[in-house]
Amino acid sequence: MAAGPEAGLRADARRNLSQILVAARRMFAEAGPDVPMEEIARQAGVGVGTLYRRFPDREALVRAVARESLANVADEARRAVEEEPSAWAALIRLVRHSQRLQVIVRLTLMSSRAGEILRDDPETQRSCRAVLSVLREIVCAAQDEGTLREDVGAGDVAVLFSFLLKQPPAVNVPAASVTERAFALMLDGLRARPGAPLPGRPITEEDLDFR
Amino acid sequence: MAAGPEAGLRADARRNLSQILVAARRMFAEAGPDVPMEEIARQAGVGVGTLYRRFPDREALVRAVARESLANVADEARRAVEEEPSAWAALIRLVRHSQRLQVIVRLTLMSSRAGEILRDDPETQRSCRAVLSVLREIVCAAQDEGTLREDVGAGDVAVLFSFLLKQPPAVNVPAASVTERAFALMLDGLRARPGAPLPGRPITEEDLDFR
Amino acid sequence: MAAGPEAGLRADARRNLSQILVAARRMFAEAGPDVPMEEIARQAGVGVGTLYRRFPDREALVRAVARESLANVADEARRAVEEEPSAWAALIRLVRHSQRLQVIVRLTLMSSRAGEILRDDPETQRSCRAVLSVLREIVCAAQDEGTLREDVGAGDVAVLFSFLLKQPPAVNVPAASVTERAFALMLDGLRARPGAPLPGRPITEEDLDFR
Amino acid sequence: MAAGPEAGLRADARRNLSQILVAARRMFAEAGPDVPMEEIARQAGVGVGTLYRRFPDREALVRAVARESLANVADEARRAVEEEPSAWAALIRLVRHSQRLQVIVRLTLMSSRAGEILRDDPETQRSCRAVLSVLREIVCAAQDEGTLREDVGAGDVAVLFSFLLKQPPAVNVPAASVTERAFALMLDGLRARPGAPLPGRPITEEDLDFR
DNA sequence: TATGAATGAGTTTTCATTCAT
DNA sequence: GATGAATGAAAACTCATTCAT
Repeated sequence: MAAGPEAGLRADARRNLSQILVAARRMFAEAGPDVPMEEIARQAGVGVGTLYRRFPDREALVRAVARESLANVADEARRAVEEEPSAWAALIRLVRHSQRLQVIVRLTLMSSRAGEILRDDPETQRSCRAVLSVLREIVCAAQDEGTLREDVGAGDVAVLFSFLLKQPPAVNVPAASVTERAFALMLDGLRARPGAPLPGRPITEEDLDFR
Repeated sequence: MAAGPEAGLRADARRNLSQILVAARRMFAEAGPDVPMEEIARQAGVGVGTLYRRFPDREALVRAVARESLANVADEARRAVEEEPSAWAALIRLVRHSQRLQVIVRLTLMSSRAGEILRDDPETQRSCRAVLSVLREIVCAAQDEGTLREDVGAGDVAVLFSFLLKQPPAVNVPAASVTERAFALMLDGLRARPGAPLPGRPITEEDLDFR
Repeated sequence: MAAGPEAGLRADARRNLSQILVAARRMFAEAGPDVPMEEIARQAGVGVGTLYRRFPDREALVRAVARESLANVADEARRAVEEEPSAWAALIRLVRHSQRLQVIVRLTLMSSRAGEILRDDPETQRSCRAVLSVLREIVCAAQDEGTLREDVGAGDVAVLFSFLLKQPPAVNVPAASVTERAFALMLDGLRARPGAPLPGRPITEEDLDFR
Repeated sequence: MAAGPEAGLRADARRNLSQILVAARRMFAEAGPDVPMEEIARQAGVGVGTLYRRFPDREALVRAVARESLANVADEARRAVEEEPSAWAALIRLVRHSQRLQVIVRLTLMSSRAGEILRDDPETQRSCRAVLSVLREIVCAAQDEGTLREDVGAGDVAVLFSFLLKQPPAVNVPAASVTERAFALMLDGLRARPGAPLPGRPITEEDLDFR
């Protein structure tokens, strides 16, 4: 009975379910994890009742969005490893394409309650670990190929880019450009080059409780 | 003789006022700009009425906290320039000591409404420009002394560190250490060293609408 | 087919809506336009939430009550014209039966804010003009038939009776009798009879901004 | 010890007291009996504390304003009787000059609570009876001189003009003109002239509980 | 005595969640 | 199953009244 939650639903019910998730993802990203449930329902084109039939409360919806996004990210990470010519390239692609990851990062950032919800969800943790595990592969491979500095762990990389994925400040320059330059600066900081080592010890993927 | 808002208040009133600001600063940082006003009042040890007597609504309180914090940061920045032996050291000190800046960064980050409130406040803008102006001095001086890469502007630096000041992810390692390492990585990214230039053009302090 | 606001509501919802309006009309008349919304909801036998679902704020409720009352008065006025044998009789009937008009007169009288709300509502203005238009017909007809003095306009009549509709003083005599006698005195004042003309010029229905 | 309440006060205290009464009278007339106490205090140029020292609560202030106004009206009424050449002229003068009376009429009209306060105040009742007593004199004299119709009592006259003193509707014509014409119409209704008698029996001054 | 600061109860309004249709 | 109506608890804000200075 491992069948996904949408198994055995009528066609319209299944459609509703996915519309709700899409709407929730978008609204969470745009307006934070406190958007009125009615707003999400409206955007999804369903009544609140339907939303609540699928997700008993807001937490369940937050969890579902996070799970779905993380699964998506894990896939993307694996594909990046397979398809990119170098680990460094895979790392760049992973960060650059992780819009789903952004949703989660911002979700947990905009409300500490959302953070707790996800931290307490076993499945989210599992998916998270899966993503981090791929990240570690990439990190190790990049260090082996000599592009990534030796004194960082997967945890360091995750933390650094989690900052990048947060909401950028509002400026008069296209947001894309701002993020792109900050990204490049961070990459330069990660590059293997002579210089002073970082303070403390590398942060591994196991040091990350979550995220 | 701008005579701050607390001028001419009775001793106890002045104390309450400052307690309110302290409590608000803390609660905003901990729980975001939507913490119940009653909660802030309770933490400050006063009744809601007292809170509202001083700050007619939440926006006024948000503004007051931001103004106070920015003024503090501007002072700190100037002191850093004067007292540190190099521009690079001043930059490091500025970022490392800017806990007041964190409050604002997080405030504006956790609710887009808070961002708007501050963006629309002339005094906040002024203070903000003051801080950025000092930052530009530091940036130019650091480039002159050869420590900071040439292809960045004060805006780039501000953006990069504004990311750093956002809430760090919850991990099993002391938060200080996590932030410290991310900070070091960013600094390495900013250091003047041979390598590929950044995409686009430098972001100046004038490109920053605010923050 | 303007399809009133209650169209397409579930049976129970429609009932609630009308109970709310009834309760609001009564409470506004009894206690003025500032009665607690909860009180109105309680009288209507619904929760506050239901009240707010139908009327987003107090103003909306005030408007709704006024609109409904004015529409009712306009109907009554037209019926009076059709059914009464003389214009004079129609005038008497209109004033005597206009309990709905009382609601509005008192509403606007008891709080200047309520007055502004209604003055700013296009639909209220429209209905108001409709009523005044019928009144003008009656006034002209009554002057033609020689019962109403020639030196008054529809505005004068409206003003005079708007005073009458205001809250009468509390006395030891049945309120009906008090009002009845005051009404008779006003009618005698309006009757066509030899005597000195009124000061100034007739007030027309167009002179009345509203009410 | 019948000495008025302001006896034995320091000069400044006495001045404060009268300023408070002036401000209260004006604010009650302008904004109704629910104006914030602080607003009244501000207008009077004193702190709330001072206001509360003189008047333990809002009711006391309402009573004081009413008493003072009624006393003033009683004086004015007596003067009108003495100085005017005819009872009819005295009646006109009384109504036309009774701005103090307006305050009370509107006060009691804008909030049923204010009405109760005054109805329950013995001194207000006494002053009220005094005014009505003079009014009865005027009415009787006017009937004797043949200017006022015979089928009305002092109560009828008081009721009729109490309507007039209420807030007039907002119109595009100068308020003075509106009121003036309505007043003239009422006077014409009261004039001794052949015609049908009023329904019921005359309302005497004793029928008026108050006002 | 005067002042205005502090308090907290009362109101308005919003929204998560439940439930009748 | 879907819908949206109803509910009530929670949060913002106001103001009468009390009290410390």
